[in-house]
Amino acid sequence: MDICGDKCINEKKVLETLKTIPPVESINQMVDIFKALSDPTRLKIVLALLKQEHCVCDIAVLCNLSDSAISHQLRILRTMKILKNRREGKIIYYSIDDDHVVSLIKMSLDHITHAK
Amino acid sequence: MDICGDKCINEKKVLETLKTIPPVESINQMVDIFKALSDPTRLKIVLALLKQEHCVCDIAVLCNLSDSAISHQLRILRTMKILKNRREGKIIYYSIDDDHVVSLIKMSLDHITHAK
DNA sequence: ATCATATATGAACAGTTGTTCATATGAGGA
DNA sequence: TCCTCATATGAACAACTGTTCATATATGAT
Repeated sequence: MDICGDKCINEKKVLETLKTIPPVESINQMVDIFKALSDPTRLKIVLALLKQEHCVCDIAVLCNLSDSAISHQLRILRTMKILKNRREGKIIYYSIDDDHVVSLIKMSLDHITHAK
Repeated sequence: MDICGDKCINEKKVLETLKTIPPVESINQMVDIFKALSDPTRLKIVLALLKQEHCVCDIAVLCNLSDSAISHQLRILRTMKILKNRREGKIIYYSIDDDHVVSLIKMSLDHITHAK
């Protein structure tokens, strides 16, 4: 039957589903992407850079946060290769370096605006 | 010029970008979705339910975690309306209730498998 | 060189998160 | 009714996260 068996597991169903679940490494990679976007500051940074590149201090103004706080978050996003940067004198410009993340963000924006 | 001005901000660029950034509430909604998917246990649960509905104890087996831990995570996903449940006697079956989240997950899976 | 400015970094701290453990609820069977 | 099983819940705790503050680095200007 479909009811959890002996030890409260339906072995057949569990094994069936188990086959379809991606390997741990894949799950962790997905988690890392979602985690990067699951902080309002980081998401706002990426949303801002969707429009155009910006220097650190401009991003700080856009996010209403200290340069330092922004710098920490930029490092996270850069380490994940979601952002890249270029130097122009003293100033460092950040921009988006990952199209996949852009599509994820656009899709999630679509979803919340065209509520189901 | 394009270099950060007086107080290290390029006002024109900042205002330009500011116009394109979604309102705080939208950003928070997006963050909530991404946050829901940014834990390996929760993501694995949703990935499993992509295949078929499962009872709590089966999900616990699939995730190698205690019934209690799973129950806590299921509550989070149910509260967010990502999952729904139905009772059949003593057993409660969980399944997916949010197509948007499904598309986000599928898209992120695509991205990590077809690496850029 | 010296100084000011833009960005980066490390330590510290508060707030949050996920799991465990103990216990509660709620349904079916004896 | 009493017991068992499936699930839910609250408290506690360790681990993690994001910001601040102080300080460091690096570039350009004087």
